[in-house]
Amino acid sequence: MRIGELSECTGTPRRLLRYYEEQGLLVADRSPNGYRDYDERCVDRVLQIRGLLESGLSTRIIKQILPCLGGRLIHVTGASDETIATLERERDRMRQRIECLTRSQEAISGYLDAVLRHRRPAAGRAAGTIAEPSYDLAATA
Amino acid sequence: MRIGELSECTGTPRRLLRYYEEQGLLVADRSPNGYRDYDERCVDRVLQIRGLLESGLSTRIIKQILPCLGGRLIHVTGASDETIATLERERDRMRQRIECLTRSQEAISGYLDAVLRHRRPAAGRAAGTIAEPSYDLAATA
DNA sequence: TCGAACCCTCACATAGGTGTGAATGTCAAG
DNA sequence: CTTGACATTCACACCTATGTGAGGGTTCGA
Repeated sequence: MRIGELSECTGTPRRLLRYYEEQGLLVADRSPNGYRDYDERCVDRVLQIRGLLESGLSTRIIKQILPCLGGRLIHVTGASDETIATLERERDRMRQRIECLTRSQEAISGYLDAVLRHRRPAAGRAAGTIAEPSYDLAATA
Repeated sequence: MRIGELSECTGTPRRLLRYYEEQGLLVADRSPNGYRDYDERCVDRVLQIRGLLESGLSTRIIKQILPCLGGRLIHVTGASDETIATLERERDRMRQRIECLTRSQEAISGYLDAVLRHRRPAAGRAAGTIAEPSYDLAATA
């Protein structure tokens, strides 16, 4: 699989695939002519990378996370204390992100529900501004 | 509450508080001397903002999301079709992020568990590299 | 054999969030 | 009155992820 195909089937610009490689997130062998040759599993890996980047992780962190979880085998031995600490820290940060996103997502959903209920007043309700329950993002962090 | 206090109790550089204000994410009245005067609820709001930024949302999007969910009251009427579409789109993206983070977080947790189990071989297991179950990040997107 | 479509590397440009500092104003305490 | 802590605005600089294009090779079908 060459870069064009991978690009197309992951919706990722070639430029970025090369960039991810440069950052050590993605590995490709090379055909005799120098073209990158990607393995099937790269598709998922690229999607994973993009998802994590979207979610606010840096390439540096992603690089540290991916190799530990990359293949079918886990290299239990190859994990220094420091790596483990990083993973734990990052796992916790991910939890926080998940919480924050979940709360916000629920708040948005609640708001959208309210708006739609108001527009098609199937289950009637007063118009204009409604109070209570408060779709408040406040207590989130 | 002035900027210094808010900065300290949210762990956010003053610079950023001003930046958030400039981006329309945060509002402060001004004391007669021109100093910003923050309301208690700003603390939560700032934490919310930071959480969302951490999670990959841009200030532009956050600005669009916050006002709809900001106060105790919902302005059901003040939502254009376009705003609603944006909110729906953003809610979906948040869901995706949550899924991606959740999977990765679980994978990391699984990996860490395996490592710790290996280090303190309480429930014995062979050393070195273990196979199966695969703590594989692949199928994530 | 030519052109189109693909690949390569290199390199400069952009945008958003953040760091940092200059030049200045305000206020409380010595 | 001065000093020090805190505030203000303005502006340049940085990093990272990404866009974009130049200059040039490879492959393949017309």
